[in-house]
Amino acid sequence: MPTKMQERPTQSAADTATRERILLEASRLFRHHGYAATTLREVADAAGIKAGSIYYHFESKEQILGEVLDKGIQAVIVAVRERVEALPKSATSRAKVAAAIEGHLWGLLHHGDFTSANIRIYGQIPLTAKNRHRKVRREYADYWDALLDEAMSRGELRRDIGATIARLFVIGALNWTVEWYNPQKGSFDNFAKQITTIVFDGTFTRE
Amino acid sequence: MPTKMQERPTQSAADTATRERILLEASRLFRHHGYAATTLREVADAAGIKAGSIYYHFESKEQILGEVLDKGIQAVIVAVRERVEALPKSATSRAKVAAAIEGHLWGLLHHGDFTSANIRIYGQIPLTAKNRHRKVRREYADYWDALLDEAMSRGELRRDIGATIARLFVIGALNWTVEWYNPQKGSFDNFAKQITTIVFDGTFTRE
DNA sequence: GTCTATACCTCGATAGAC
DNA sequence: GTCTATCGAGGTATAGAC
Repeated sequence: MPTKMQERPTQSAADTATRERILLEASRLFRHHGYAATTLREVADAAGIKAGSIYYHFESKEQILGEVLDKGIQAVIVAVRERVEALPKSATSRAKVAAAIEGHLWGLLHHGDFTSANIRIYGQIPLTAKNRHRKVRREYADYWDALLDEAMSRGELRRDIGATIARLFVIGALNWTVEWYNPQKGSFDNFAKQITTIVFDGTFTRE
Repeated sequence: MPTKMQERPTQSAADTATRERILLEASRLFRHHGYAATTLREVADAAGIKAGSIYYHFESKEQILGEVLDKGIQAVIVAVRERVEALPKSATSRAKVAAAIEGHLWGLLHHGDFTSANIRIYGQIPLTAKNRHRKVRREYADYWDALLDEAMSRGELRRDIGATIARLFVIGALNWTVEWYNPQKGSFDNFAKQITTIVFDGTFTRE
């Protein structure tokens, strides 16, 4: 899916490449230094152009931020829906949530800087940018709530904890993996499997 | 415990009050806008003084950052040690880890901006500041590793997940609660209890 | 499309009056 | 101990040549 092209109907491949490179480097710098601390001079430098040239592709720094955030959350949403919807409707909640966990982790950990930047800087960006992304975040949370509510009503989710607290805890824990996941220490599949085990059954043997 | 007083042997109460107010407001602003995005003019404004006056109390912006980070992590470390060391050495690992979880959450959630700022901005601060805090963070991680290694050797920790991955997942999940914990939705004790249940036994009923 | 040059602003930090 | 005033550096964004 191409990014919004408003004015130019015929955009050359080179244009798009530069535009994407700017977004890629911006996400990397936002992730590691924060939004405000990242200068457009740094972004331009990393993308191999001069600062002024950025404004041919973007209207402002905040527009770059907006597209970086979009790419991050869309990567996760797409990966989750894909896996959950591949299951038959009759699948157990355990299977559906396992698919959602694997999708969430995959989306997070395979679009590195876009997703990590999203998680790290969301609490710190200008209010105008936040408001623009509140809706899609709310929808994603609702999607999880529906999954967990179903699990609850089927008696698969423990009844001594709330569905909301479970959702917040689980998504939070998954999100934080971007801070410590190391792909060199074992395969992604094994990683996702261990995380799923912890989420479902905990870390301790039952008393 | 008073903060470091280097030059002045007799520091008035008013001095200390202003100094603390600067740190308090700085932590709040760092948390919500990030370190780089927060200006000393904003901090001074919030503390009820003028920007130039900050330099009577601190040498630089980075020194303020250092003290904010210190306060955050120390609050957590003290709360955890207190609770764990109050238990008899013979206590089960489950009891010890439960105490550590409650302490970690307590430290996090009752020193609001200092701990939240620490968690949020640590990945984005200048390298010099990071290096100064790496040691104490490492020591805290080692403390948890020792707790979990003991649990593993006693057969209380599940053997199909690694102790390191368990530690990273659990601490990460706990840290993220600062982003969503709402003290108006139930007591802290009940909250800590639910989190502990999830960490120990998971969110789903066993198959 | 990318460049150079630069306008205008705000930053952290300092100097010296009070 | 806090103020006012200000320095030099570096920020986003713009204008116009190429």
